[in-house]
Amino acid sequence: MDISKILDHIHELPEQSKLALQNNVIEIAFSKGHILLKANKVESNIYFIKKGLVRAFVERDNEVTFWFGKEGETIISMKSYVEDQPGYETIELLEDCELYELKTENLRKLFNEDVHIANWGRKFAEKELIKTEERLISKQFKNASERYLELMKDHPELLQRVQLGHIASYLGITQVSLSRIRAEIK
Amino acid sequence: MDISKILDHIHELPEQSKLALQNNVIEIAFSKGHILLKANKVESNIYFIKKGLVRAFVERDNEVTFWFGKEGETIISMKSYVEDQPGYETIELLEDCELYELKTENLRKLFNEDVHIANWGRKFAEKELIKTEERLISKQFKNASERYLELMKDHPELLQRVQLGHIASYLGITQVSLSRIRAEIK
DNA sequence: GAAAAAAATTAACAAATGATAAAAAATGAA
DNA sequence: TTCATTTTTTATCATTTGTTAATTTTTTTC
Repeated sequence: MDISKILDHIHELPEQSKLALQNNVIEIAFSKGHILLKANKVESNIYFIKKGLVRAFVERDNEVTFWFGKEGETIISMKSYVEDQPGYETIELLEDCELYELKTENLRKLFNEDVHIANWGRKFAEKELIKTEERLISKQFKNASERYLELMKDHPELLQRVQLGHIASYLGITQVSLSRIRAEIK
Repeated sequence: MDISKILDHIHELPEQSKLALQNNVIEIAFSKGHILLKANKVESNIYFIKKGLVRAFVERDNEVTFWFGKEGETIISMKSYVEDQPGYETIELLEDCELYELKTENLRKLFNEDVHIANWGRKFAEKELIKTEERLISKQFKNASERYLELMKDHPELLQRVQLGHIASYLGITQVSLSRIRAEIK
């Protein structure tokens, strides 16, 4: 998905504002397994995924995957982006990826100069917020197998592209539990 | 907490922009038990809490409380605010409340006219997003008693002001489980 | 302050999920 | 293709959380 389409998909932008954003973006590619972004560091870029698949995870005793990003989505360390503080997430590429890179510093400048871009940034955060809130509520309402069925319904392609251990952790259960659930459904 | 302080607390605003917002706000009061906002309706206002305490819950077989709002916080049906669609949450007043009311429509106009207000709205969404993301991760990492201890540490006053059934549901467990956890801790 | 109502706790048992280990299946490298 | 490695499944047992019902405590109302 090319940058123009990605930007518009987040929220419609006047041509001039879109160009201002595009002028600050460079293309960049990494291969599967690359760690794009390390936990506990302030990250100074954000990325848009042109092609490929990544995951965000937090590490303690075990790794907990809490987000998958695919074509058209935005890779961002929220803590860095919002509060200029080290983030908790590590981003790992699950496939070879082509990305667009944008310096947070430049984006901030544009936020202050251009009301359309400021509102575009607002819309981005708002939409992410709704997605996160819905996941939180789903977690509170549904048991593991309901959450699995929901994921299968909403993002069936993830199951083809991501190994089950990461899916299990995303659902908040162990891989063994997920295997059990899959066996029961068949 | 008065409106000027609430607005600044979300994100600093130039005096003129702050006044523009304040001019669109009216004061309003309701008593404990009042339902401020009904699920499955498009809500056309947002509210800032001057004084009091509210909860947001979703209803299926049971009620699931997923948010508490107190002095200085913002009451908002995200689905209405962001997508103009009926929200999933009902807002109930847990104490007598004094609120500031702001029409979403007027706020949208200000977003388009004033870059400072647009960025203020962006910051609001971004900060809410971080809070929600942290809760989601906490839910994925921690068991019920760890989440209870975390809540006691971060928001001890809630335990004084909110009945335990609502706390339990916020933590994603039954009231009976919460009682058991409290008994174990002592 | 007594009675009624609501909220919180406790107990006993059921169900869901976790932990560990072993086996089977799938994937990748030589 | 074959061997080694990684991923997934299965089985067993432990732990956590849920369900229901009874009891105690707290709050509200008259």
